[in-house]
Amino acid sequence: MKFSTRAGYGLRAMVNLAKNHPRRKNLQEISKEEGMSLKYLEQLFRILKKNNLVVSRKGRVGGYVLAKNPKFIRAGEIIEIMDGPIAPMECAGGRCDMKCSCASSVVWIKLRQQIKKTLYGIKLSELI
Amino acid sequence: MKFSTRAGYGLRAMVNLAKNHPRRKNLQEISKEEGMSLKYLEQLFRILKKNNLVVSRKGRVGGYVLAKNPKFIRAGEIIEIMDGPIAPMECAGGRCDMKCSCASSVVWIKLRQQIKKTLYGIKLSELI
DNA sequence: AGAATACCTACTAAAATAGTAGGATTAATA
DNA sequence: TATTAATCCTACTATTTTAGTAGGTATTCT
Repeated sequence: MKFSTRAGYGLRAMVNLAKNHPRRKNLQEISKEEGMSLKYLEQLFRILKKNNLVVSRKGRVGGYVLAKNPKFIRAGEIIEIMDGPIAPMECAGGRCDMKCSCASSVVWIKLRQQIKKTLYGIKLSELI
Repeated sequence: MKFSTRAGYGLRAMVNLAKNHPRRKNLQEISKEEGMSLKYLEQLFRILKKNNLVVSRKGRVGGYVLAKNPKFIRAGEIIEIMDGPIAPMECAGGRCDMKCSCASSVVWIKLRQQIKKTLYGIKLSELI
């Protein structure tokens, strides 16, 4: 059981931005500070932007800012965006194609609730 | 974020055995009932046996039984055995090789605790 | 002796992951 | 206007993980 490193990097980058909020910051800086490849960061931020977590500015003094105050961004949002929906098992995602009433699906459904509760219970502002 | 299907199958197989406890049951029956390949089940049970969750008997009337009463087997045990240790991110497993004090690791460490708590809070006997 | 069972090793096809590469676009500044 | 520094975009690729399959051996009851 693992979350992708993409989710890890995404979260770290967002925390980094949050520390700087509400000033703009460019990816080269983040890249240096966090020790991640610039090219890879660009990809990650495309995703973050597409999902309205950050706002960008192009050109010479370009860069990124958080789209909202870090008080209103939850760790869960970031992680689900980077990693896909939280669903520890197929059946927990909604439908279980078993004919039998599969007793073990209880485990996955309960677990999913707990993970979401935990992850959406953490604000970005708490991580600064 | 997903657990492997191996963990899912393992759990289902264990629930199946638990329903039968303390009688012995062979893999062909389980295979039919749960709709999983016999050959694959054999592999899974090798792992379960190696980790002392089940006890086997060879030969004509062979089969498997739970090694303990289902009251004393936790969903978490089975899942960690089939899927590897619960560690949603590298850094949550113990060591984080970041020089900086990585603020986001808090998330993974807290999450790990919650997942373990949830999964070890469920007894096999509750799933029958 | 035969049949049914667990046990073991090795292989493989497909999917997901974690990036890299090379360029196009935009906007401030010299 | 030319340069430069930033975001933006598409495509590719090597590696790893996953989810099984295949074929055979060992054991034990009848």
